[in-house]
Amino acid sequence: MDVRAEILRVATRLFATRGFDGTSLQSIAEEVGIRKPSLLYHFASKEQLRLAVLDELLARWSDVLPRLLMAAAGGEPRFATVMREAVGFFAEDPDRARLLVREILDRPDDMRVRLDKYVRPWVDIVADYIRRGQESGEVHELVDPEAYVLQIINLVVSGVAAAASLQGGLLPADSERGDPTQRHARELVRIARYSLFRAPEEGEEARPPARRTRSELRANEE
Amino acid sequence: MDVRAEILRVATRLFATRGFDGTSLQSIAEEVGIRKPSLLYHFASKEQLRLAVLDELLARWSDVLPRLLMAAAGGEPRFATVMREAVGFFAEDPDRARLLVREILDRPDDMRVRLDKYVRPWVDIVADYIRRGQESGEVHELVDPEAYVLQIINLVVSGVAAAASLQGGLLPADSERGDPTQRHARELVRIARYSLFRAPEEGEEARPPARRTRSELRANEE
DNA sequence: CCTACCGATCGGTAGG
DNA sequence: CCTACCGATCGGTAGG
Repeated sequence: MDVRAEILRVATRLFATRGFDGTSLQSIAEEVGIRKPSLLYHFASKEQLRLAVLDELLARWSDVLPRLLMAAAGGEPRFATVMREAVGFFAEDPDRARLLVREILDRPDDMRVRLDKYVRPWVDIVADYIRRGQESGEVHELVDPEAYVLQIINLVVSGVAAAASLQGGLLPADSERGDPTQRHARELVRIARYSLFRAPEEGEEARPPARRTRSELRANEE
Repeated sequence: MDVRAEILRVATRLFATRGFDGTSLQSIAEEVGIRKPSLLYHFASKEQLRLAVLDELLARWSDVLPRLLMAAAGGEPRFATVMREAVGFFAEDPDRARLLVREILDRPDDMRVRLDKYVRPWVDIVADYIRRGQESGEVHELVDPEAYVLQIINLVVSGVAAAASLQGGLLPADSERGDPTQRHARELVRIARYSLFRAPEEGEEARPPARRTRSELRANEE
């Protein structure tokens, strides 16, 4: 039906999986079910397609990020929830994370401009909340607010990208701690929290996103 | 003189910068100062060249990692030093980090096997030290040892890769906190430490690492 | 380590 | 949205 949208969908997946240079227009057209020149009717060049894919990605990020980061103003009690949402945003469609990482590697100059425009303002806002937390004593004094936020974003995006590619390969299955993806996500949230707050509320971040059993909690507390 | 080594050097840099698919044998040969068929005399195919580049990378990693991780057994007092060395290993030649990240994205199946062989044993060793730290009360109970180590490795490698590409673009210069690279490195070490130890020794990681770190690195290379 | 050359595939265009 | 086709470049080979 909507061929243009379908092209974008397929291109996003292939760019994320094989990279921009590793993906031919031919292979995209094939999967969409059209010929290459037809694809070039919708997008004037491969470069235009790349930009369209990236724009769509960052547009969604821009929808979600503000709400997410504002919620971070809730301080410690809201923290784990916000973090889990952030991880969820990327984990739900890991191509986003893989594409972001690839673009940073492949087109650093383009990406620096984009990140400066889309991400930086929100980094500053969260950094201010952190500074306020430092004044109130809730947050560790030695936290470097901007650097902290960027490190955590990096941790989330790169973590999801790597996990998507490796499919949690390095973490052995552990019946007590849940599947590898859950373990990674949980530990990520815990690291972010313990490195920020002076007195993190114990046990909170051990809760899996959806359902959770007593035995899982107990396993974590051992 | 040693053409083969020169090819490897150039290829490593170009693969890291433009990616494997984005780098032609022609462009490598040009920079080395030979013709393409001459390059193919040293490496039978582009794929062979890729494997050789990767082998060299992981061989050095294997030299450094063990010593590094064993030092982690020193507990909290040794922690910041070990972390700074790890960051230094990648920061000193960011192509290593960029190449690793690229390979994980481009050849996840190959990399899973390699990481399982080269990295996993050391992850297990450090995880055991962490568990001992948990028993002694030095380390937070809720740390998931394996997941923690993998997240920190991810943080170091991805952080250096991103910083190398973006050239610290998102962090503004701040005369009080030092240059962006230093700020990132310092905050990274702080995050790793505060999320691990129950009572991190305040102030330690705030020390400007300029001269100290470099001389430590040099001492390591001997 | 070179010149000369190969088939395959690339992104893109002409023209309908 | 298609068929037909373009020049450029790709990885790789023959032969010296």
